[in-house]
Amino acid sequence: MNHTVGARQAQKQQSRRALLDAGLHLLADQNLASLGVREVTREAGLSPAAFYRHFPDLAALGVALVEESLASLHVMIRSVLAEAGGAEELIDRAVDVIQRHVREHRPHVRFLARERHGGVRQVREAIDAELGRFAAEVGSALALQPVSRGWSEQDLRMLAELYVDHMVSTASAFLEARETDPAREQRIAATARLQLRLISLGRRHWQGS
Amino acid sequence: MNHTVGARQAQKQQSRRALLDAGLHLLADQNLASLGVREVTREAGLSPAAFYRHFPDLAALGVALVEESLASLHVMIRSVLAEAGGAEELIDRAVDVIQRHVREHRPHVRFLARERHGGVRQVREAIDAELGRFAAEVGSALALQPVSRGWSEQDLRMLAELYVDHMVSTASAFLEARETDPAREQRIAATARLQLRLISLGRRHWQGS
DNA sequence: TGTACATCAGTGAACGCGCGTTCACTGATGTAC
DNA sequence: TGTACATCAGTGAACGCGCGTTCACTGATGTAC
Repeated sequence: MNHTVGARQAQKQQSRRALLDAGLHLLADQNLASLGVREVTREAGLSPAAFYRHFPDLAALGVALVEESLASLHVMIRSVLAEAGGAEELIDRAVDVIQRHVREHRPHVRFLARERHGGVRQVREAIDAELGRFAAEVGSALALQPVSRGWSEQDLRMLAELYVDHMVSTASAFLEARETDPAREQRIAATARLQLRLISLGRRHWQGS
Repeated sequence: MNHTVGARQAQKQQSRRALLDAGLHLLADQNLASLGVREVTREAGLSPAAFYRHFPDLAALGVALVEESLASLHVMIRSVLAEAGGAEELIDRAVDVIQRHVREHRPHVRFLARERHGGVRQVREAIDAELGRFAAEVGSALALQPVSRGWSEQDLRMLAELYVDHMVSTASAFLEARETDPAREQRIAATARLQLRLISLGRRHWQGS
């Protein structure tokens, strides 16, 4: 119950950070399942045994990375949902925010894309659960908009999931684009905007299910 | 240039098949990047050295699996595109076909989902290239439908990509559902149908970009 | 403030193990005559 | 059809290597008095 952060605590935090950063860096080119304890500690500048002072195994490090990655994603989504304005501006803003997020948190986004269907169950489930919570949050935000008058719970939920899935697809596309052909980014952004516009149209003409 | 398949050729094919099946089976629980040569040959009932008579390394086996997986997916997509009927019937049929495909080719679908953003570049690129070709094919099919009169190339392409991305998301959801909670399948199918209906609505009211 | 003891993050050596890859080989299948 | 030679998929042993994990330890930091 000691909340003061002494020199010891601070140093431990620093080592933990070094392990997380080393992991994130190495996961740019491989899966969590093929990552090694020695590999991570080597990159972090620690002895292999030091790893066990922080995590019981690599899956635990993975779960910690999921939490980090989704925290920043959460902030991003909130900032889009909080916006006011016409449909067009909202769409432009949303795509911009996704693009910027991928640029600024590339390692985290890549980690999520890679491990969402990866070989480590614990991590997969953590990501899926959190994306589900995002969809719920998006659903609540949608419910407040005038366009959604008369929409059932189910309809709101399916629209929210459509938006979240679209966001994930778009983020993945941005990720791949920057690695293979940076010029493709603008084309992807344009496509995403058109798609959101079409969904927005469908939404305006929706009669309920 | 000898096209006759002697006993020797037949046996070699059988071993190759055994390696591919062993790989696919093992990839249910792990990534390609963490798969081992010895692991695969053990599962296939061959000596470790035998592997090298068929593939230079595991990435090559992965690429072979991509080709297989996408071939069956291609057949599926064509069967949906070839259908005639009203929008509602097409939607029901498309979701049914996806659901059945995931049931019948679970290992292949899981492999694609897992390796699409996985740690093996060769495999990642093979999958992405093929999904791009699918989008092109879907685009051509959409162009023939009366609803698409007056649509630009770019608009058709973005709609095709939206459909392909939606198919991928839906297939992933089915995959996860069967593993954690089989009853969820029906909910996912219902959601997918609603989403396609909404997209279809947006499509009918599209004015061009 | 000073001292004596407790804590615990990080170390370095050690272990046994399974890995990828190579090699010379075997023996069934294929082929030339 | 029979025979002698060629091919080559699959074998089993061998290699050196890096792995995950454990252990008793060290020494800086923290704490009680």
